[in-house]
Amino acid sequence: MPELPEVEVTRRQLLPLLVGRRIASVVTTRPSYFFLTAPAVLRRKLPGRTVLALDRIGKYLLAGLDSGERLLLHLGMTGEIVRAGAIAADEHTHLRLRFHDTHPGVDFRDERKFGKVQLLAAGASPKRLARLGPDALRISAEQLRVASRKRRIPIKTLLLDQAVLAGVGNIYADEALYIAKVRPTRRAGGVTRAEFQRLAEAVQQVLQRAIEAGGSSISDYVQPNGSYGWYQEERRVYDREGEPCQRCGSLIRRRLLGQRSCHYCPRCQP
DNA sequence: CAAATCCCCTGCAGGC
DNA sequence: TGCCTGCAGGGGATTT
Repeated sequence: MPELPEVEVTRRQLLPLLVGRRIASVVTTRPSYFFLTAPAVLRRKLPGRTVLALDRIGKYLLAGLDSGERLLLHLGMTGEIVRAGAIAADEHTHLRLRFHDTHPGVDFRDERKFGKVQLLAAGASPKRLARLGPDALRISAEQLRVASRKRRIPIKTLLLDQAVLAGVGNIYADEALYIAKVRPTRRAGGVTRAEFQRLAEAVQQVLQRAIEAGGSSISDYVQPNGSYGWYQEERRVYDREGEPCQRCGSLIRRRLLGQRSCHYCPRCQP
């Protein structure tokens, strides 16, 4: 399940595959929830365009084109963007880009179609981008504290709010709260300054480390070159219900928070 | 305004 | 073995 680290690893590996390439042809599946821009429009407008840049904002990728337009990509739950051939294309391969010369193409697969593709007009900033908070890699304790004031929601729910900080999802929220020794169910407005300090550091630390590890391949994430990430080997609590806490030996617990599973150590996360 | 709920989708695990 | 139910989750829309 792609969160900031998986999106960033994807971005870095896609850079040499995309930037500087001129699109020769586009193949799509039929219209669906996945396409915010109709696939017929993508097939018509993308050929001939050259990709000039590939940036990341939270969990979104943005490919800047020579027309000034930007192609927005979101991996959703099961999305994977790979070098053509790294993963066999099938009925879930919704967008395929082919380039001029002999450069390898790029395929965007997504089984559950929670991913997104949208072609943005030059200068356009859709609501979904405009509402995003600061990138999670640069979130400060003070920003978290201000966003939490008077909020009664659990601190974990706040961490998942992309308008507060962009990039954290279910796995890294649990991991960051564990590292910071803060129980996920704590009321956001009741978290102390010292805890916000630890939390901001933990968020950055866990995301940075996961990027270095190539992301987490917990359900089905793959890197653009077809490799798997290995951060799942380092996770402390996520999907480890019943296993001993590495700090105190208590058994990791799992419960539901909102509609999401939540994992924590009942002893060292007060 | 904040918070809770629902829904999009598909594969797979678990129960009987 | 096979069918059915439920769950997983990012995030926007809708409801309370």
